[in-house]
Amino acid sequence: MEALHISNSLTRRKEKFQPLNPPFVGMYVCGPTVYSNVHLGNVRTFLTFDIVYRYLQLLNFKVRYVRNITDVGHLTGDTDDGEDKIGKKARLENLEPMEVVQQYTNDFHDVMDLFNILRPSIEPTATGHIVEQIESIKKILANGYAYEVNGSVYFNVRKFSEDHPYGELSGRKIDELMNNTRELDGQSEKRDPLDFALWKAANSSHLMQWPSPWGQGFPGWHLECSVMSTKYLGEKFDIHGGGMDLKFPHHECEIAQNIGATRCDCPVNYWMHGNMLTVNGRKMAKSEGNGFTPEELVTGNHKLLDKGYSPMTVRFFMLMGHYASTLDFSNEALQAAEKGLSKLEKAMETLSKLNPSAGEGTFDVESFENRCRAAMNDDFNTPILIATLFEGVKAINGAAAGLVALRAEDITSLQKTFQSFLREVLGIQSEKGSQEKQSNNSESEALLDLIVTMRTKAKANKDWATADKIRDVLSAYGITIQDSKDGSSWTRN
RNA sequence: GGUCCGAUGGCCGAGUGGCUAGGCUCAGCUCUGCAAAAGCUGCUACAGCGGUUCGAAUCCGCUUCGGACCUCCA
Repeated sequence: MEALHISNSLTRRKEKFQPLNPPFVGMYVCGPTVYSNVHLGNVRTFLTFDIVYRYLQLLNFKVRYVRNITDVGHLTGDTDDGEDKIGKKARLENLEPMEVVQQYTNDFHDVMDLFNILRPSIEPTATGHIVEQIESIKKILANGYAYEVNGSVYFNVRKFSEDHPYGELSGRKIDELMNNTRELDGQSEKRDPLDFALWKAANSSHLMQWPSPWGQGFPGWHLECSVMSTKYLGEKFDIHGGGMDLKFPHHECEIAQNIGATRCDCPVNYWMHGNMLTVNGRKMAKSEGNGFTPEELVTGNHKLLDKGYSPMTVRFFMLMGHYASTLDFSNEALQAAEKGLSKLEKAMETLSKLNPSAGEGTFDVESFENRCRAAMNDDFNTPILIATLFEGVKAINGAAAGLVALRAEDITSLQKTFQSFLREVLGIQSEKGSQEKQSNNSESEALLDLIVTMRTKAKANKDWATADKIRDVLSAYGITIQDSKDGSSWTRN
């Protein structure tokens, strides 16, 4: 595709991307609730929007990327007597709620760094925007779409739906929702089961609470995203993202609140939803007990893991599937990703050492670059991009084997394309570099060079026993010796 | 129960009316002292049954199976 197209959850169509205010793009993504460690499923969603962010930047858009931290403890259930998650954790671990928040925010950041997921432009917190949330509730009340009961304020969904469509994003019909709403205890304050809280009154034992015109309490879960996206991106902005599981009710409520507060007809132009990471066909979730932490993944210390996988292997694995499809986790798939990635990295190295050939080139690098771009333009299709990059790998290896001719400018151009698409867009870093920094120094390098030279001598003397012994011993230390016509070389695994 | 989505070769995964990705695995070959790497070749799939069409994995219908959401969830 010649221009970027995005699958819009709101219209259920693939649409040409047209920012409201080019070259500026506003993107809001629902971030984590920081009351526990993030698992791999969470990582997938943030990775999806990392790719969006990176690619928009490659297209020279000036992106303001806002991703929130939910640090208000929302209730564990939809009942008035439910305990809030952060408060619960704080009580159990005998910590201040904000200590819990800090701890898991730090963890979240560490995990994002581990997977090379870029920081957003603004990372606002719910607790930092209590004032704005209260102001927003006032507006919604003034517009007649909310009501107060005993110090709590609820959004009036039925009233709202009389004036505006409700349920467009998630494809719900308000009457169907009515029929399927389960009877829950403690909802007596709501006039209608579909209504949701904008502000909840808190009793004195509730740890996180703030004063408001309606008394002591805390904001409803959906409100912070409406308020913070409006504050930093405006009443109308380009892209809103999040996990598929947030579509309903969270995003539906967000839309209603935005419209309810600002009377803007359509707050977001493009809604994007990342699909779930599954394990044995089931959604990875804490409640299923099938989630891994990044640490378990890297060390392989989990009953579902055969071995550990590097962060870049995991990143690459996730990008081998399209963000809008479910992706099933398996050891086999991870291993395939590991090998594929290593092939790609090796080709990058080969490329840097390639001797240019004179005369005509036999690989169309311009078309290659265009196909990489076209893949991403088609709704960020990373699997197609990866498949295309492997065509480049084939050309590079072919050139090394003397079957493909690459001129000096072809090599430069290929390097540029790999740099742009593999490193900058897919965000795949070379893991070798970081390892070498830790375990390598000029001394060991000199020693290894010496050993390889000695082995070459042994080979020249047809002393295979010595040559093989050297290779075996080095192999045990994770160093691979490769022989070719031009001589021997060593690499760390 | 309601709403929606999916079912692709040994595995993972794109594609979505004709040209039938890619990675991994497996087998054979080339290269090599042997390996490794790389290259070449082979393995031709679209859940089932009907229908539309000159032509369908791709559109329509039904069936079977799986999943997500409907409650906090990325």
